[in-house]
Amino acid sequence: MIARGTSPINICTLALLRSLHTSPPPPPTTKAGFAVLLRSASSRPHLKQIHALLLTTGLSHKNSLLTQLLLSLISIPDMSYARHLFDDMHKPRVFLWNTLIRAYARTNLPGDAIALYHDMRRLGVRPDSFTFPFVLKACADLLDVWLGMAIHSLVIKFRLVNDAIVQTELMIMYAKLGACDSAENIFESMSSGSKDLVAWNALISSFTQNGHADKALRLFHRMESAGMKPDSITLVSAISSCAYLGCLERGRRLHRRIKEEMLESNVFVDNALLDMYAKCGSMEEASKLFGEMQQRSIVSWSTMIGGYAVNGDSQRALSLFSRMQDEGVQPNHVTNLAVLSACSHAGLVGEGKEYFSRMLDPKVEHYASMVDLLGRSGHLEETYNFIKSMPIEQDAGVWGALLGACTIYHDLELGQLAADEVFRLAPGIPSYHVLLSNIYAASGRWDDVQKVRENMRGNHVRKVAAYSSVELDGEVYLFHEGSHGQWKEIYKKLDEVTTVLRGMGYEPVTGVVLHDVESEEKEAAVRTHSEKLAIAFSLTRMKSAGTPIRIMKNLRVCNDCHTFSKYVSRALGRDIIMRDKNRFHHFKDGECSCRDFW
DNA sequence: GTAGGGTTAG
Repeated sequence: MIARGTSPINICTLALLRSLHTSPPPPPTTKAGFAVLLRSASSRPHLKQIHALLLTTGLSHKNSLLTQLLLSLISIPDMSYARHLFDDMHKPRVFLWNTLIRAYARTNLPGDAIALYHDMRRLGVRPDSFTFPFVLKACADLLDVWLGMAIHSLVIKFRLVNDAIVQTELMIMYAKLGACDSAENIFESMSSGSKDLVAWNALISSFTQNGHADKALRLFHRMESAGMKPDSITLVSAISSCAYLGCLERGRRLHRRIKEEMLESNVFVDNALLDMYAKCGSMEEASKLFGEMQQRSIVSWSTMIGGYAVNGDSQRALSLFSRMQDEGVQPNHVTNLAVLSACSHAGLVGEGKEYFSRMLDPKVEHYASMVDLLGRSGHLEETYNFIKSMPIEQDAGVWGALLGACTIYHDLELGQLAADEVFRLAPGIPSYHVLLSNIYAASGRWDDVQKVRENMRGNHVRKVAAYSSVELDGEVYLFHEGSHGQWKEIYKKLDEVTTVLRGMGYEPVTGVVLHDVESEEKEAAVRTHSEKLAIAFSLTRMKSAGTPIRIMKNLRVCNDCHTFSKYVSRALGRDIIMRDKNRFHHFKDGECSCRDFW
């Protein structure tokens, strides 16, 4: 009698044990008999017994049976036993070497994959076209650019450099190692016969995933001009690029084309579209699509919840989360981050604590999110104690969240402490240096501000240049801080608008700009911040008041630009939707959706 | 008997 709840594997094992020990027929003695047995085996003990049996029958010299056993072990996967078996085999052929290298590369043991490749070479086994895709994947996972280049030279040496799959894998490796130019060069060197859809997709997605969304979209366009029809994977990359750039118009056009031209679509494409709408500040369109979707995954739910959170609609975020649970969908760690983010952006401390306490296995990023939530609410002492009581090791993100809170609440002492920890763990992140500098500046400690700057110079940490962008008629316009002689029209508009706003009570913030983590503390710089230029530009070009002005900013919006935008929305009756590094600001009738809490 | 491309956060 088999107990209720026994898994199929156990049933299998029990059946085998019964056949081995309690009842005839006897164990197989032929190759065919073992093959049958192997096909039904699916657990380590089971396979181990078969191995032992094989050794007693004298059939173990049959490499084909051992190969099948090895393949079964890899599929479990039980790499250490597989390796043990492999080491006992007599002169394994290249197929088996490849299979084992692949298994290591796939089970997140890239170092072992490379080591095995070297073993194979030492024994004089010649690699074939199947070997290198696995080895190259391992190089990419090791993030070892020198090793990658060395393997590339071997690809050339073994005359496999014209193999389309090897070339594709080389592109992916170089892109992952941060050498998108090399990836592009490989693509350009491929023969037109080799440039199939997968090769195009590999380069497009490499650009997308490595922050070159504009190049990805250009390549996508080139691909279509070359007569290739995009499939769902191409579309995911193209839509994600629109999301990254905040190109709502282009994203919408792709969505329309998918419907009208019946392009290949699936839940991945829909999720990418949801994300695109969320990242372009249009939760109305995201919500419409979400309602129409035939199939939803946890990514769909997480994207929507996170989208509402960053767009400042915490109520919808949390009610969607509760609906998700009602439908029996289990949250993952990204969903949980989205939920905490919703609480954080709305200052819902009690709710955040409640959700956090119910999370299974919170990770360091969930702790960082809690630090952000507690810290923003001003309970700095409690926040510090929370960090100290963490059962897992803190990372720079955790201390960085505390540093951010100290900047808001002018806590110099705790801020310095947090900064020390941040710089110990991650010395090279510019925004944290700027935060510390801002704390000092707020206290008038200009000597310390100077020291932070020197420290940055000494460590070759450079501030990220601020910019804003606007999409108009499918074109993206970039604006950088400061003076641009060629933008006369924009400056004229800016002066005109500022005069109107001043008449309504707007006063530029000329002192220390507390939330401004990236700009110089100078009035002139504040006056020509990139977001103001982008707004002025939009006002000159977009005459219809019915369409909101959409601005994307790579860093956080400063206090003065935030106030400025609120005034514009009221004085000129223009809605402004601004995405900054952390969240969205929807300005309407003189108010912001973030309720000045960001 | 083995091979290449995709979504949420960070």
